[in-house]
Amino acid sequence: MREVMDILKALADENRVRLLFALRSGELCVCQLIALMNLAPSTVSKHLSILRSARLVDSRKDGRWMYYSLSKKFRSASTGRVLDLLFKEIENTDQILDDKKNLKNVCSEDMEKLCRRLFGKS
Amino acid sequence: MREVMDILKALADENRVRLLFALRSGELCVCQLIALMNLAPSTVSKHLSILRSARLVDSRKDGRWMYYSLSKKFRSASTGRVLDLLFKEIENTDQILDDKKNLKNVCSEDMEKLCRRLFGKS
DNA sequence: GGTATATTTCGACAAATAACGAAATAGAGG
DNA sequence: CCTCTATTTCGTTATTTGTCGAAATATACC
Repeated sequence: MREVMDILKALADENRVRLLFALRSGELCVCQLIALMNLAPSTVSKHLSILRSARLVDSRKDGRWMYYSLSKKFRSASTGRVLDLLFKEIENTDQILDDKKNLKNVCSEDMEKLCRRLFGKS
Repeated sequence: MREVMDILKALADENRVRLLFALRSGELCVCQLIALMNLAPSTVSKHLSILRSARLVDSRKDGRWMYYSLSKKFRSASTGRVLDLLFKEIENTDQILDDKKNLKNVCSEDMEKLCRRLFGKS
């Protein structure tokens, strides 16, 4: 029950649902997710931590880059199906459509340049 | 998205998940749910209100008795399927097994007597 | 009408959670 | 080693949410 509740609680925040949906299209770097969400880096990091604890996402590090993706192996068989149903429900909502557009731009930008824009000192 | 988030938030509390699972076996009166949950009547009422707002439960009044049941018509097609998957995941967990036992006792008790026991002045 | 009763709403409080900036950590490059 | 940089953790604050008891509401009965 604890594990199921961890998942349900992880899904109870709109920003985290948006993160999951963004990862549906494939692995993304934290900086890309930060750019998409327009939240403080620490906030995005915290949200991703909750998703990781609930085993909804996996992460890998490549140098200074931290990549996140939807889990390949969910904690329970039903989780993938619940996520599919959820994504189906929200894929044509305004917020998600907006995210899709922004994500396309974010992904077309060079990551070094993106980070300079996000974290640069100027 | 608002509606989907209402549902996800409604599911993010363990007591509310337990209430939904209890209603799976059929319509129940608030007093029976109060007896099951061992929470203040006002708390159970508040939880049920959230579930009703999310269109996860329906209610009907019969005199002084207020009955709740799982919705016949969810807001979206996926909701029923998500609930089924959820129930499947938790049906053999300790808390739910305990609830099932307690619910059997609660339902076998005369409701007038139950209320006297719960709300009686003595 | 008055009294009793099942339930909901209200108000208050405690606990949990989302958000931020600062500090810490980890990795890269010279 | 030092400096730079991507990310996470920490500490703080604001907001939201769960819980309770009291008050209000709705229904039944005399």
